[in-house]
Order: sequence, then C-alpha cells, then structure tokens
Amino acid sequence: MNISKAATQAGLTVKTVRYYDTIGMVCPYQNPQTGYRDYSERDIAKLQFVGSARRFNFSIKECRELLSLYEDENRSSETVKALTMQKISDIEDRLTELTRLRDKLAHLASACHGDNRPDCPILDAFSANNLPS
Amino acid sequence: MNISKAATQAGLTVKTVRYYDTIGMVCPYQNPQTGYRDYSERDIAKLQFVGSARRFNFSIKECRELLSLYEDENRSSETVKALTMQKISDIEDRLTELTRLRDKLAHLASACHGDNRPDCPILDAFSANNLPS
DNA sequence: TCTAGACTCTCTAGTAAGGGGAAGGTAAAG
DNA sequence: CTTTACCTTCCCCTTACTAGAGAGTCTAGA
Repeated sequence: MNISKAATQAGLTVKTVRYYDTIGMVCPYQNPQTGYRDYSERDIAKLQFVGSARRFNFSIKECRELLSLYEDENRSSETVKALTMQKISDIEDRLTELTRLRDKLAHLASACHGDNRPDCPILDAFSANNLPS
Repeated sequence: MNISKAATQAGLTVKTVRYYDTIGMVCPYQNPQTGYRDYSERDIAKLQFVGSARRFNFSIKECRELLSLYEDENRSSETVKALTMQKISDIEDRLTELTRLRDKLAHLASACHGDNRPDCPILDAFSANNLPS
C-alpha cells in the first residue's frame, strides 16, 4: 500500500507518516529501485496505534515505549498501566495549572471595563510583576 | 544593571533575557566597547511585564502586542480586554480537550488489571484505532 | 505509445521558546 | 596581579511536525 493510502487508513498526514519512518518508529519496506515506501497491514496497524496514542497525548518517546509493548507477545500489562497512570497524572497537573490561569485571567478581565479609557487593570497587574504562581 | 541582575529582578533566566533582546522585544543599551548589555529601570519593568504575560500563557507574539499597548499612553483598554477574553477562551478549549482525554484514559486504566498477564485493554483500545475525538 | 496529471522521493528550512555548552573577552575582589 | 565570576557571540539541540523546491515515478486516457 502506498503512503497516501496508509496515511488515510491511519488518520495521519503523508508528511507525518514519512516522519515516523525517518525517526525509526514505523519503517515500511522501501523499494530500492524507486524509493517508494510500501506499507504492509502490520505497518498500518502500527501507524493506527501510534496515531491513537499521540491523540491521547502520549509523546513520541512514550509512543515508542507503548509500541514495543504492543509488539511484545510476552508483555505484561503493568508497565502499560503505569505509563497510563503517569499520563493521567501529567494531564491533571496541566488541568490544575490551566484552571488557575483561567481563573486569574477571568478575575482580571472582570475588573477591566474594556472601553476607550486608557487605564487597564490587566496591564497594571502584569506590570506589577504579578506572578501566576 | 547587568543582565544577571536584570534577569533576577524579572524572574527570568539570563538566556531568556538575552533571547528577548535578540528578537527585539526588550532591547537594552549595549556598551559598544565591551558588548555588555545595560538594563535601565524601564527595561526591567518591561521584562517583568513580559515575564508575567508569558506566565499567563500569552505567546511571544501576543506579549509584543500587549507590550506595545502597555507602552502606549493613549491606549484604550478594550483591545487588552479582547485579547484576554480570547486567551481565556483558548484556555477553556484546552481544558475541555484535556478533561476528555483524562476521562478516556482513566476509563481505559480502570479496565486494565495491571498485572503480569499479557492482555491489556489500553493497548487493545489503541490498536483498535480508537480515536479520542 | 505518448503524455498529462497525480503521486512519490529527498533535502532544506522553518516553527515556539528558549537550553546547553564552547571559546574568548571583561570586571571585580583579594 | 591573579583568580574567579561574569559577560559576549556562535552554533547545535529540543518537540513534532509542516512547507516547499526540484526531481523522479506511476497511471489513465487519447
């Protein structure tokens, strides 16, 4: 299967699929005459797997780890679960941080009348070295 | 004031402060003999301002915009408020997305026993091209 | 068979926002 | 006067791709 069909099957772009080859994550057979890549069903499955994991916020490095577990017939599920729990924890940290930022910005915005007058509580807060700790 | 003191005052690293000079955001006087940067009080205030805005998740580009408003004596607050409301909206979109991801991952993790058996609902979900839409 | 258009390849460069570290000049303290 | 602590520029590294140039290849229709 050529690269554009492979990309479509996996819900990725051609550029991304090619990128996954260059970084050694999903490497299809490559015709030595033409240089064209040829994706097997197994390659497609791997692309889909990586695509899903990426959409679940796993980094490329983590995807590599998950992929090797995915391909290991004798794997145990504990490593996968640990990775996932860690990812959940990362996401929750980010959620906390973003929630706090939103609340602070909303507070500033509510104090700003937003009209043509030059005084602005938002800029005042920033210039006061107001750190969103 | 030398760059390391300026950085400390603004809660930034020296590298970051130097970077803000090279991209033309906060450019101090630079001694033509030694090449040393010399930060004025006004430069420090601008660094603090940018530092705060960055910590509030504004991009460099947005910081530039805010900074020019900050320096404009005849500004009106409506542009600042609009930028802030847009930023709040961006953050809320991200919050929604991350919350959905966390919930889906938590669901998968709860279905995974996480022991030494090789079957794993998390990997199964990924390989099933389960898209976190 | 020829050709047009669609597809593929590699390669370079760019993105955001700096971080790491080398090589070399300068300032301040003892 | 020397040591140490700064400072400078320069270049590469990071993440996860994306854009585009220039050139080769495949396929369908005339």
